[in-house]
Amino acid sequence: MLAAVFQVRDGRLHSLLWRRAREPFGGFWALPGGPLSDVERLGSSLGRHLASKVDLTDVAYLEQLETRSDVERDPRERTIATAYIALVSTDLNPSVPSDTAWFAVDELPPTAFDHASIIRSGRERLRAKLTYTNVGYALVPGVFSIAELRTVYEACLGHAITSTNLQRVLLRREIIEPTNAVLSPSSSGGRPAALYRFTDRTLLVTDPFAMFRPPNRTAKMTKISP
Amino acid sequence: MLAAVFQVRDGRLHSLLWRRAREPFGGFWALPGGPLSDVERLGSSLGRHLASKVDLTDVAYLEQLETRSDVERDPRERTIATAYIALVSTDLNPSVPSDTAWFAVDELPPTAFDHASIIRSGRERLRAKLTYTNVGYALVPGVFSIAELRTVYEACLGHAITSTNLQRVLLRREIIEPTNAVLSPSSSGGRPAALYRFTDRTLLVTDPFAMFRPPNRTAKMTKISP
DNA sequence: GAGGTTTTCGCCTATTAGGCGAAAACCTCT
DNA sequence: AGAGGTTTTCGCCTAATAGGCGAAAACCTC
Repeated sequence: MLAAVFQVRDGRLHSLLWRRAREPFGGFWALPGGPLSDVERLGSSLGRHLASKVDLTDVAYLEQLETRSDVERDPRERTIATAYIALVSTDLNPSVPSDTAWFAVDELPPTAFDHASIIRSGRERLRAKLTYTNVGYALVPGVFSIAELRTVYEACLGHAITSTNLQRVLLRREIIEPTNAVLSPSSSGGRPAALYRFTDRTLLVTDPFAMFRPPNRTAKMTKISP
Repeated sequence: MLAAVFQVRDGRLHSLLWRRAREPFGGFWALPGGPLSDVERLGSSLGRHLASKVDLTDVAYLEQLETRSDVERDPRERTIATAYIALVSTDLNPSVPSDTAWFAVDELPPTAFDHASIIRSGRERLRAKLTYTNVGYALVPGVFSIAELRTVYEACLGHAITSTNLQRVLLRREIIEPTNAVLSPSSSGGRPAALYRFTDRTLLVTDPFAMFRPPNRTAKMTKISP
């Protein structure tokens, strides 16, 4: 039971890690998580371990990533770990235990087991889902400017995008919608930014390709079954 | 350790099931699989169980799907099952044990545990991957006509598609390429079909959306890290 | 009010998907 | 051999979506 907890901080994608006290990998940094008890279901076990590192109400999205047999541990003992992805909005700053800290995903410290690899895998999943779903809602506050949204998308995707195009595409897909509020123009000078919100804060996917769609249908979002 | 083994037979998507002898769910149909032994890795355990139902050399593609805590079993005992997807080409007819049979995925018999739900989930995954990867290679023989490919895609996607469009899109993406052979025109009368092959028989993904791509890049297939 | 900054909008182009009908290349039957 | 039927393939057009770029809008400070 492991979770890669992602949050965009200062324009870069970060992941939450805690420093292991005990062997194996004492002193290395590991993903939040822990063993599954004998009578527990997957979800409740993850929640229990996650809650010991970060406030669960700060986690806006949770998704199962993959299950691995841990290879670097004691070879006599087989260990299975199921990894999840958890997303935290930029406007939160959860208080975390003293042995726990945020690290930028492209400057990870030495990690225990294959946890660095799990983070890479989770990041790829996040990157893909940002482009064909509305998961973005879990990474930004309820209302936000296009500029804010852009830095979040850029941090996750790892390359520059234009706010013009981001706004157009997301509006056309009806993933975001304008509010009539604007950002109080107190800050840095410049035209006050309009504020937007996500149309729906549950996971929706756009049909990934128009290709092979049944005839007479135009691309729309569809609800995903959990 | 479970596997949803998919094959297109007679133009319909089928899944391999075996009839459970013992309780719980005695007499119900279940996915191939079995318990993980104490010292085993995930992959080898799956291979071992799968081999007892179908020749492993017939499985052209294998991918992890999801892990669930089995809810319908004895509640005192926690059971974790990791499900995989396995794909078999249409030109094969593996011999299977007498307690094992193929069922069309939309006419499943009463299944043990949540196995019907796993098949649905696997089918969704297959459907999605057909549209943005080249997994199709695992479902058809080495060379094939566009008409053959079309029936396979239609069976998996669950709706009609035109061979014209299928051919164009797959050629443009360089997922398939023409061979200079044509189908021996022995069969039903009509122009002999040209034979095609998949350009690459390892998993490649097309960038799911042009959207948010870094500038100056045109959509290309990229290798997926396993 | 001038000059600077940031956001927003409009117009154009590029790329990819989809429809449809004509032509090509085979068959069988007379 | 030719007529008629069948299936595949190709060309041409339209539709939908993504991307670039510059002008205009709406604020700031000086």
